[in-house]
Amino acid sequence: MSQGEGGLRERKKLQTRAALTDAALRLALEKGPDSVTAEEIAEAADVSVRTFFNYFPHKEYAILGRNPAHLESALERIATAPAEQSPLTTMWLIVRDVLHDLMAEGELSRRGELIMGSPSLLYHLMLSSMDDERQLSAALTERIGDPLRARLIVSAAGTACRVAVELHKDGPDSAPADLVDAAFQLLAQGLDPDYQKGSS
Amino acid sequence: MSQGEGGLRERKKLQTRAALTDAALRLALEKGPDSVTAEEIAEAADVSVRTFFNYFPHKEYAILGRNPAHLESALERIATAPAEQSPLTTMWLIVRDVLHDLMAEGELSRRGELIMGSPSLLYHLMLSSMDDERQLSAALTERIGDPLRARLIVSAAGTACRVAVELHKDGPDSAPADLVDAAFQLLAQGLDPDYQKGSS
DNA sequence: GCAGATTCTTGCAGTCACTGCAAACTATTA
DNA sequence: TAATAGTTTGCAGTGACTGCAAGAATCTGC
Repeated sequence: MSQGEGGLRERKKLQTRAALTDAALRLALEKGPDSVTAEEIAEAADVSVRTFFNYFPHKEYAILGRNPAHLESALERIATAPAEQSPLTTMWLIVRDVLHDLMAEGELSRRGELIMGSPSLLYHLMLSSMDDERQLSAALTERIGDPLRARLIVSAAGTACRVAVELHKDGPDSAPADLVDAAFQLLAQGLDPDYQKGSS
Repeated sequence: MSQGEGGLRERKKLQTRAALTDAALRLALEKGPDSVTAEEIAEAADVSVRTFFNYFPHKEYAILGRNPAHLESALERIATAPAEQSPLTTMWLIVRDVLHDLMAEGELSRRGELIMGSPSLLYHLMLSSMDDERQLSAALTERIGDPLRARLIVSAAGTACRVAVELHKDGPDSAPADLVDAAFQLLAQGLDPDYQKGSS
């Protein structure tokens, strides 16, 4: 019979993955994300470079250390949201919780700054976000029917987060969470009440 | 006295750049964007590989062959838009014209499909778009004052385009231009009239 | 039209990311 | 414990990209 989750093999894999993401984040913070080499990360985690690339398709994925649980729980929540809850509200609740988790781990500041400061990290984050978006959009379309609106809501939610973090970085007057709130408000109520009134 | 724009040197540089982007696009279409090598592109344009990398920071930039004029004209238009024109309308007019130009060049289909089909191209495009976004947001903030709203409008406009193209790719029932129109409508009027009414 | 300053191109050597393959190793299962 | 299936590793190779210094072109003032 298969041991599935509990087996030694499974545990070792998790350990190795954790060791790699930890080492990757630590080294990236120490030396700057673009000057860490895959070799250093592998060495710090005490595995071969080849093994490192068995775990991650790109060096950047290790530094991003994305938590696959986030996407899964988001999909779950979209599917099981109460009928009376409007779709953007669902997205907002999801975003709020993810944000909350990240803050709790103290990661938003450290990792967030790291990511925003490095084009290659940003690029890979967006790469994986766009993949997520596709899945989230599909789930939301399932609920509300309108594919365009579903896709826009999901993408706009992502945009709201990004804009909030960028804005917070530019002038840290307000907390990211407040900025995200405000952004969602704007998206919900409309970005422009006078749209096309002024077009020739 | 400097010859500036008209000199032979300047003309040759433009020629070389054009030869490189042309070769890059042609080869990418022929063999798929991920299997073209920098060496092939350089050879087709009859320059050394080293020279290729003097012109473009990444292989992908040559394939994208972005037109810097588009950004400049957009910035210009934001700055000089009539006072009675609402900001999202301005963005919509800009997007519509860029789209129109691309269609006219017959590039939207060829290059657009190429880009959408290749993760690495897509992300290089987004990376450069994010740079544009920053500049466009700054210009729009200048006009309307509210940085959050300006940033959201610019980012959302970009999102609208991307979503429209993706959706068009999924099921080409409707023209990209119509999808963009619909997306802007939704963004203008609000993605979700019932926002937060259903939150516990 | 020419010498000298400026700018481009090029080859070369080197670093690093990433891949496929096959051998060695280790957990799992019967 | 023996067979099996999954994991790790070294190795060799491809390709992106960079810095450097030499050579070739263009441009400038005269």
